[in-house]
Amino acid sequence: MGLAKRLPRDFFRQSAVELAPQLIGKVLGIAGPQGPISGRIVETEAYPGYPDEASHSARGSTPRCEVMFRAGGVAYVYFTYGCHHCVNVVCDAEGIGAAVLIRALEPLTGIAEMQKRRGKTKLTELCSGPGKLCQALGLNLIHNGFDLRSSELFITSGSKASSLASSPRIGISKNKEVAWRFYEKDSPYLSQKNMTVKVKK
DNA sequence: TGAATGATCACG
DNA sequence: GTGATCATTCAT
Repeated sequence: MGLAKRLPRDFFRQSAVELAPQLIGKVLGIAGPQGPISGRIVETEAYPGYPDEASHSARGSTPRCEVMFRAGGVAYVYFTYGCHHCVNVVCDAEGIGAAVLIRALEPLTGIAEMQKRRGKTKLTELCSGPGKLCQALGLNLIHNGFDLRSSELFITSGSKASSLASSPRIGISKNKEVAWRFYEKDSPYLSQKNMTVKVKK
């Protein structure tokens, strides 16, 4: 694991489709009770906003997605399916409702805490999905709008992606064709839906 | 394959 | 106010 370096503000001010692949290999972390809980990002999805109908921000700002319209560099956390949280990296310029969904992490530090929260021991079951990684890191609505260049919640330089690939985004019903999901192809820590072929009747 | 589980948003 | 939908996960 490389030296943890804070990323420049401009890194987050790129468009979602530009930033999403560049986030692969970076480290997402949060200050935990026994030290930082962190993982290396191995899977992301770009949600650039209008006119992408799959983006929460497609029809303008609402109470839920207001944070997406802020200047890049903060977290957008939302609650969905009555069960799960998902975390995004807000990006692009202020006024543009754009973000990158973090879909999977390779666990790095705070693994015991992750195992406790997830109720699982295998490393591949800790952060292999957007809801799972939020549970492992303890992310919830409190963190919505948090600065990602702080010591509380942070994204730092990690290591280079070994093999970058792209595919359509997972779990959406609109704009399903465009390949705005990015992942490290040979990582064993990808989201489960990626491992099995999607069956839709 | 479908249940869990509740917030969100469009509509009017 | 109502109803459909939901950037998911887990057990069956």
